[in-house]
Amino acid sequence: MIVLSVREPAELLRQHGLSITAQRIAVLRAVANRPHSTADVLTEDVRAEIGVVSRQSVYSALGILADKGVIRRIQPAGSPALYEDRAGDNHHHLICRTCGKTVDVDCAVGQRPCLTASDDAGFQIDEAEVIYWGTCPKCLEARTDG
Amino acid sequence: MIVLSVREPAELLRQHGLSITAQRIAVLRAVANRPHSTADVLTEDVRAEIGVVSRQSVYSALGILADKGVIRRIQPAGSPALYEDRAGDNHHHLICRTCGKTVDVDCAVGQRPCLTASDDAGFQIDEAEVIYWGTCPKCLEARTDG
DNA sequence: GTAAAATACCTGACTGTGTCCAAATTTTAA
DNA sequence: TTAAAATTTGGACACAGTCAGGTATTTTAC
Repeated sequence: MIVLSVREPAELLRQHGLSITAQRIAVLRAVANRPHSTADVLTEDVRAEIGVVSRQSVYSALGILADKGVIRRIQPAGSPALYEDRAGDNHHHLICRTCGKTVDVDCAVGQRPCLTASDDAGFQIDEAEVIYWGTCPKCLEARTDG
Repeated sequence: MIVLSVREPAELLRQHGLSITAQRIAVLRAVANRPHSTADVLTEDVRAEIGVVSRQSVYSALGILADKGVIRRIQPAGSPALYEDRAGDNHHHLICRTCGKTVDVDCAVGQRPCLTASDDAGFQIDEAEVIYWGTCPKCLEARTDG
């Protein structure tokens, strides 16, 4: 099992005013090792690292980390929530309709982009969530083979 | 109860090769009368119109209508699926984080836009789903009042 | 218009994500 | 070290949506 050093997970937690617990550190590591994973998958990874953890602890850690902006949660249609450690840069996602493969895409417009709708209807917009749906190279190939 | 004539719902069904049933017609009318509604809300509306309908029939009708492109389904994070009759023009949405109010936004770029990611990673993109998150005028006002 | 075939509908049980609660444990501050 | 605060735990629960079958309706062919 590969464990990347996530710029000192404990340090990250402290910076955000969160208590440092083995569970949270393991969750941070799991998200960093396998971005775009579901809570269930991450729970397995966490268990592989620290042995035992409750489902609720993982949900709670993911929830509070997402709230604090340490990680990001995305909820694509027809899929449970996915978590990734790349947060705060408002990047977007490309999802394969066939296999669910998810990859990051930088925003086409610039650094903090996409926050302008053609007509904002008086809303104060704070985030533009963009998901590109399509078919990944592998599934395209499989289709032409069939 | 206001019932708009939805360009002859029966005609719409026929055009898409679907059997014409009272349930489907009522579902189409409900979606047209109250866009951005959940399946539950639409089920109530359908019952108000034709008396009795099963949950599954509404789900099934919504599913097949969305598949055929007659209506559109959106699944915002933290909300059950919403349905709208404006389909096929790839418009986007503006959602209030506080009250959930959802409004349509035309795409800033043009007619069939947004299908270009900065790096498509070899994917064949068929849809760009854009959700602008923010606070609606009413909730902004309520906040400054408090 | 009628009968056969195809399609859709209904009842009821079930699954998968995610949340709520009170008790026990761990972390933090003094 | 000790007490207060925060976190974790286990179990039950809620919600949206799906599956399977038998029955009723619609469509098609005559």
